[in-house]
Amino acid sequence: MMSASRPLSSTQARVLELLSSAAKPLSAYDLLGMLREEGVNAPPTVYRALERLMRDGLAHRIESLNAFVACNRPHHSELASFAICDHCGVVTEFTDHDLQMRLSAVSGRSGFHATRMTVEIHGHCAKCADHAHGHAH
Amino acid sequence: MMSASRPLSSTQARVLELLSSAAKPLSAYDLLGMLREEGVNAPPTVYRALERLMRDGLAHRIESLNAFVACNRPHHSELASFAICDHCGVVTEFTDHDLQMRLSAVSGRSGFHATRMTVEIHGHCAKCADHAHGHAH
DNA sequence: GTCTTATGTGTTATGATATAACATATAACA
DNA sequence: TGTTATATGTTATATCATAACACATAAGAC
Repeated sequence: MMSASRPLSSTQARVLELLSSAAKPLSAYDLLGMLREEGVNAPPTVYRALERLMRDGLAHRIESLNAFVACNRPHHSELASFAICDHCGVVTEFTDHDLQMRLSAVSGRSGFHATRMTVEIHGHCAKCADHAHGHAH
Repeated sequence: MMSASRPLSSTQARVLELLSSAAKPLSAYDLLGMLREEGVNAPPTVYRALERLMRDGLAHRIESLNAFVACNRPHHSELASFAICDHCGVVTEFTDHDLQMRLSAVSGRSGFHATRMTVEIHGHCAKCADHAHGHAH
């Protein structure tokens, strides 16, 4: 059922490490900046590593930020959804089965066949909501 | 309740027309290309018009495509969700109240306060699903 | 009327994100 | 050993988006 796949290359593993240890999503160019000391000099290398990680369900792209995060439930294939704090930048991944069902059902009504879903919620996390009443920072 | 706002400028109206009559989402540069004949020469003008239209709920940005569509329910403020056919490119906007409730509830559990939600479903529309069994085109 | 404010546009330049195309290298395996 | 799949290097370029500043105009305050 689960297709075998090669182990990660060192670049791929490095990118995953960087994403995992970051407090916030990183852009491909953030990653490139961090990898230059290690001999990676060009965007394609980074994008290819990200592609691999995403294919394996080890990382996600946040579409509304053009940035990437490590998956917090590696190898689970549920719909990943994201709560993005526009104040502190922290992104929280969550999964909700009912939500996924409802999304499939609603879109499928018209005969649409879903292959990929993006759910991104912007706002303020609990911590930031306290001191962010209306003003944007 | 509904804040008054100026009428659209001619550029803004033109951008909205172009989006409305397009079969698919248009990028800012697609729009710019169409507007060059009409004297619009630079990206900022287009982005500004789009910004205004989005602020007024007359257009939406599709994050996963970096492109824009006219809103099909202007001035309604519900969560807009999108089904995007990766075969023919057609984007269908839909609204589902329960979905919105569930999203708010799930993200709000942890004290998160949502201000904006992005829901984009990629796949194949009914028409394309017929002749797209596995192959991507 | 004219001052002020908010809004929109023009213009130039640049920043930020992403991929095309082709060459080279290496591991797995028939 | 040849073949295939995968990863990387390298150069160049495509695509998407905004900064900064100047100028124009409409609406309301006075």
